[in-house]
Amino acid sequence: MGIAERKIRQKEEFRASILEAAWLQVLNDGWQSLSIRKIADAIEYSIPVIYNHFENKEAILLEFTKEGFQKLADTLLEVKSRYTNPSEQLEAMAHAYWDFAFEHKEYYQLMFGLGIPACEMVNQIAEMKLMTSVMISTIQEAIASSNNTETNYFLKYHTYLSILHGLVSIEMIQKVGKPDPEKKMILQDAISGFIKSLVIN
Amino acid sequence: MGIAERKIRQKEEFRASILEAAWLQVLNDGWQSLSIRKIADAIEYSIPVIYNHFENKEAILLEFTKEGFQKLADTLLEVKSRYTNPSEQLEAMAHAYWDFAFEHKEYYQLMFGLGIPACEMVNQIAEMKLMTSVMISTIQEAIASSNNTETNYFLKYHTYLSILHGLVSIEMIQKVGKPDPEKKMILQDAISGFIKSLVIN
DNA sequence: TACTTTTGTTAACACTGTTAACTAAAATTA
DNA sequence: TAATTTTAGTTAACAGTGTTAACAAAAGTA
Repeated sequence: MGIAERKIRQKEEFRASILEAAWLQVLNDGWQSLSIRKIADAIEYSIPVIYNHFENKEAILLEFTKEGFQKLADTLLEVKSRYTNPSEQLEAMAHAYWDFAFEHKEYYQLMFGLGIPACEMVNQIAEMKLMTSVMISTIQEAIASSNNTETNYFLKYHTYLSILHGLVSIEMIQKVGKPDPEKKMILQDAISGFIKSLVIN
Repeated sequence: MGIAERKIRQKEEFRASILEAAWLQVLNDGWQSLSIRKIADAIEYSIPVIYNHFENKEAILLEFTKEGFQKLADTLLEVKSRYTNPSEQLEAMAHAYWDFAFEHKEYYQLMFGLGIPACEMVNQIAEMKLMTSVMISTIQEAIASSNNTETNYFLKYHTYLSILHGLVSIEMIQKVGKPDPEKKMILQDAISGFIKSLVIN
């Protein structure tokens, strides 16, 4: 009797159609405005059916998060396979990582918990310029007292801030409680590497 | 007539009390669960009065974002003033930045748009381990074929990912549309610095 | 055909942000 | 002081959100 199989298949198709409708929503309006009701509307079923296939809204988003990590890992593996030298591999993977993030922005934001109300206007915040100027001036001074005074200070500022923010936010995502004190070693490592490349070059 | 002054003062006090109640909520349950209704409840006024002082909920969060950047800038300035050498300053500022992020977690999350539903369970995602293992294995291979084979690969993996994520998310926060192609230079700069410090040491 | 299980629906609960319409108090003017 | 205007604050609603209990209809089984 293939009835059970058909049922499983139909259930799977239903589940897929929910994800498809949800993903269309995410692509159109961002994951922030995804709603169960809109999904139900899109698949032309009532709201509670969605809860037969997903425990809650978060479970649907989690599905995309998994998909995103899968896709990114596949991409990295593919890119890695095009080189034999590990250094070349790391460099190519870095570019692939960057490209993935912007080609699949919605995935990336879900994967790393990005996207907040206040995000869009962070540029306009005057108070941010204070922080920026402190960092930039210090970097300029470091460059001035270095071997290579031609270094692009703005580029280096951006690198400095990115390293810091990357370390912090990766740590915040992974640990819910207090930061691992060992992780300060990573900060030390990354920053001393940055400073070295800044002043010695 | 001091009436007008008193009114302005009272209005200012009211505004401050809203922010105070809001901040208590944020500290207790995170900025995600801040609600106008709960603020109104805390200050023992009806809901619409809040809209006399803030255009909307986002405006309240923006206030904290500004506060956060102000505090961070102050901290960095103070730390910088303790040193004269720019390299030392950059290093001390980096540590201060890290400390600020975790001592004022709620500020930091608001400032950089962090904190998403799926965040807390990103550890459990099996698919993430694929990405991790690709990166780690490549780094191990790079270390193996380097001068310093004693390098801590896990530390370097964490640094690698943090640099990448930092660059991407800073770019995503600042630009709404497509990424600045010039920013790939920053990626190139940061990554080649990382690889250099990995293989040559 | 009668019974059981699955599937899907309606309607509600408990929340959100936001705003229009109204009332009571305070300040201003005649 | 009395009448009027302005301001402050309220109630009640609108339009959403996620989630679930109670019920009806369809499908499968005996």
